[in-house]
Amino acid sequence: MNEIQSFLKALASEKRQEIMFLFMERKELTVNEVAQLVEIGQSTASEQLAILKRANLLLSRKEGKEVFYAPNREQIMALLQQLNTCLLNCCK
Amino acid sequence: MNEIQSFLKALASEKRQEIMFLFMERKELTVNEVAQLVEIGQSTASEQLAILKRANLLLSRKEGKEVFYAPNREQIMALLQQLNTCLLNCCK
DNA sequence: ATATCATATCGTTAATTAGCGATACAGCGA
DNA sequence: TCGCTGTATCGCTAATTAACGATATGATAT
Repeated sequence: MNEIQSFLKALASEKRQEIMFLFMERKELTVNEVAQLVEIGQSTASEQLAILKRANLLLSRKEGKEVFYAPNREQIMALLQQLNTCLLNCCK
Repeated sequence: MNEIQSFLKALASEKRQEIMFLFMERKELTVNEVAQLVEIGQSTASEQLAILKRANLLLSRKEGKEVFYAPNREQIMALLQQLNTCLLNCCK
């Protein structure tokens, strides 16, 4: 699966969109924090965050026993750029 | 479901992406043409085109017994703009 | 070493979706 | 009118996905 496609698939889920929007308020979040904030189980949060990470929308760093997730700003901008190019191409 | 979300969901499918890319070559396509070009059944093509249309990615016009689909350029640009705004917001 | 806490992984279930063939509907020409 | 053609809709099946609880892993503190 190509970059753009996993980007789009990752963003196609309402829960994952909610998760992304959490980062408008907070720079970094742990798995448990995400789970509480969007009201899903811990394992589900872990899985959804993994999907967003695989799609290059999030980065993670481990600190002690916690894992902090944060938006991957550069990749997101790059992917948006790619998407723009793709779509504008098939529209002109 | 909001605009952005149906836009993203519509684009999350590989087949529907393929369909969108057909319009890089041809301005307009009928249901049967799409079905043949991306190698799916007629009913499937009709359904997938309906999804893209509902998400405002395509427009359609009826001419005789045929329906011609074409990209909805303005809406696509507007949606891209919205997506940019959303994502860049949660990244800065 | 053991307990504890945060996260990841596994197995399962329920819900959603893609795709198909069959059928219904609509527009046209004979 | 009756077929014929293109499209849309329906009913179904197979595949994918989200979500959960239970369990495994990994890090820290006692």
